Amino acid sequence: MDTTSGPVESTAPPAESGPAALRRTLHQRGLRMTPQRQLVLDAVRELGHATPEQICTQVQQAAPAVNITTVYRTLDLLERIGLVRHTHLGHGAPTYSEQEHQHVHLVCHSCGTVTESPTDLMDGLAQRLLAESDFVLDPSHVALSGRCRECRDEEGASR
Amino acid sequence: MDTTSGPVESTAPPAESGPAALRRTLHQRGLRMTPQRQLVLDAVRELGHATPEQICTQVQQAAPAVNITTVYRTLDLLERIGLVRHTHLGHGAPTYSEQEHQHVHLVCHSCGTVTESPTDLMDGLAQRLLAESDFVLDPSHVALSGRCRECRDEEGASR
DNA sequence: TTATCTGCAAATATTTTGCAAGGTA
DNA sequence: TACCTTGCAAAATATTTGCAGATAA
Repeated sequence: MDTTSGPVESTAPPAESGPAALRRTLHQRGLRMTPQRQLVLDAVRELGHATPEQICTQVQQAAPAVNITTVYRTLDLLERIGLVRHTHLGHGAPTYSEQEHQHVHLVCHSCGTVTESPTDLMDGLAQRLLAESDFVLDPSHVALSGRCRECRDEEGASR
Repeated sequence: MDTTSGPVESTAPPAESGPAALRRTLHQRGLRMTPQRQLVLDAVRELGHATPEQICTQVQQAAPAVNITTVYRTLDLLERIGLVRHTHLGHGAPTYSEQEHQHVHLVCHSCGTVTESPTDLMDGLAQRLLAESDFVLDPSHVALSGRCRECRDEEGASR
């Protein structure tokens, strides 16, 4: 990790989005604006939730020469400066999305479908955790796992 | 996956544990008892939560020739027959534990510490998910992510 | 005896690192 | 110009697969 080390503080991103905003956010920290960084950020926004691999594919449609290494490094950097975040949906690679894209993920471990729910679903739990365990919950970082209705119905029928 | 495919039903394991119980459970499904399978199951029980790598290391203390491949295949099989389960604690490899070992995992994404809490912590959430989304929550399959008190205090002090 | 299992090697997949060339400010 | 970034190749990690020989039943 060479380009990403050093005192890069993680503060709140600017309210606007777009090329100028990204440039400013980068410059504030002594980082440079590059086409690759804009493309990766655009891809994250367009794809919603995507693995580094998927993001790379998307970016390469506009700029085929961009290397997956750059995608990894850029996602890392964008996360550190607070523009994107990653979520573990269970198996497989983490997925990246916009920082603002906050909600609870429900993953069916039968069919793999990912559903999104508002984060206030976790409010009660978050309060309990804070009170009982002094633990500040990040409700959107990991997915909740279980079984969706479709899979439950199927299983119920076949048993 | 050759030894593990086929119609292996996932029913409840027997109440007792031990070599005889494992043998019986395997034979019920036309599978064979082997020293490796017992060793892997023992390691899972001894280690509590462990990655395939850690389990392999543990097994190899008793039987150095056991290959990591066998550990992966065996964990897969033991999971399919309901004796072990795996949990995603966030980054890194999944960890395996006994099926009975059910609780909610709280992972601090600053320091990585894993805390365990009783699953009834999630009861309210589980009910809401069932009512609102027809989603049957598996409270122990994925960890909850957040920040533990120690890390919050440190961060608060440095800011 | 026979089908299941295992160990080994190799293939995949994912992510990281070193480094020289290229690009931004 | 200075040094941040990128692309490429290679390394490091994690997991899976093919297959021949070993083994349980």
